[in-house]
Amino acid sequence: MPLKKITKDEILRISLDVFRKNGYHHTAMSDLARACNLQKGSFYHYFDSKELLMHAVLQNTLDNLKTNIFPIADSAEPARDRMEQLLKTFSKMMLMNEGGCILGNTTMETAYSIPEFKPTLQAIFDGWIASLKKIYLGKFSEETSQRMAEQTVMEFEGAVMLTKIYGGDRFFRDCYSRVMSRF
Amino acid sequence: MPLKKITKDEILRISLDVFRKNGYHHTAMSDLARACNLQKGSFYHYFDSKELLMHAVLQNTLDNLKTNIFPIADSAEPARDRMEQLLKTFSKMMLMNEGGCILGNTTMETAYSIPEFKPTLQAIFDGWIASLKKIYLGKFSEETSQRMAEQTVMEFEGAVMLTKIYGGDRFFRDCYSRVMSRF
DNA sequence: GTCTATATCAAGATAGAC
DNA sequence: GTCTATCTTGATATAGAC
Repeated sequence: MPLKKITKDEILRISLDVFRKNGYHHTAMSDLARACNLQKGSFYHYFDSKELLMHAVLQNTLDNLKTNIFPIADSAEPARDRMEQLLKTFSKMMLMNEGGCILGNTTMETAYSIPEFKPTLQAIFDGWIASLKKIYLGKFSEETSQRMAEQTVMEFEGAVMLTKIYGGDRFFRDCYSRVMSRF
Repeated sequence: MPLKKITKDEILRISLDVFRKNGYHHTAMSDLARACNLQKGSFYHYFDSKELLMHAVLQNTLDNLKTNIFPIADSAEPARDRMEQLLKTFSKMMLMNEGGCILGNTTMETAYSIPEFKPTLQAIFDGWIASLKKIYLGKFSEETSQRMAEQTVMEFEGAVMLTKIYGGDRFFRDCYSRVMSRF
């Protein structure tokens, strides 16, 4: 009876965890293979290079957000409820994980020196900001909503950073409270 | 006539630039040596390892902040003037540079996976937050000042991140305006 | 599809001449 | 203090057996 074959999707999910904790350059293909219970040589059967794998991880993250998180902004519920749901699901999926945030970490580590990941990273920021803006637009002007959406993104990614240094979850709670106090 | 000998301080200044642009792991000792117009072997005359060099870079950054930036919060000027001066000098020295912010970049890249730099990184965050808090305390309560100081740090580091993706300087200007509007 | 073995190269670091 | 040369390790990636 053969062991269950690993799938590309499982590899993407596991690799996301490893990249988020260790960063892109500090993660070796052997680290990723070990996390998947594969030999290094076997791992290349699924992804031809580390760069292509990371690109797939980021693209997969964007797809998941487009499917499961961003549409929350378009639901028929009141703005306050949509914002609460968006912040909570986004935080759980993207921000409040061991090692921080794949989006923030990868942006800080590679955006300047390695341009390859930038389009996908930007697409994630675009979608996040656009979703927040849609909800703010229920109560605020076009201009104000855009600024508030950007401010919310900046604050939450800053919270990821401070949490890496100080631990706990109070930075996230404070960001959440400040946003919700607007509704 | 021999060429001017390079000093440890010059190496620290140049290495800061290289680390900020390329990150810690993606920077090779040969990159640092080349930036200093030295051969790789010569470079080890000054610093015995990459980790010790990075530690010295961060410690040097902390020393510069303690000497030149943080004391702005203690001056006799009105709170609004102190805040303006602190934000402007801090932004110029730390945030608005090619490659972003050595503090934010290094925190995101290494805080989880490499604990060695954390104490110095935390000391920088501590000093930055404490300085902002001192100024807020002129107008706000203890509790509120602490939260506002943390929020300001989060927003500005978030601005560094968004600037890496979108370019320009409007994220910094928006953060600046939001803080100054409190005075 | 997974394994072992290996090729290739780059990076951290050292040795010793000048 | 700077250089060239070299050691050693670890990382990306490939080859070929099973």
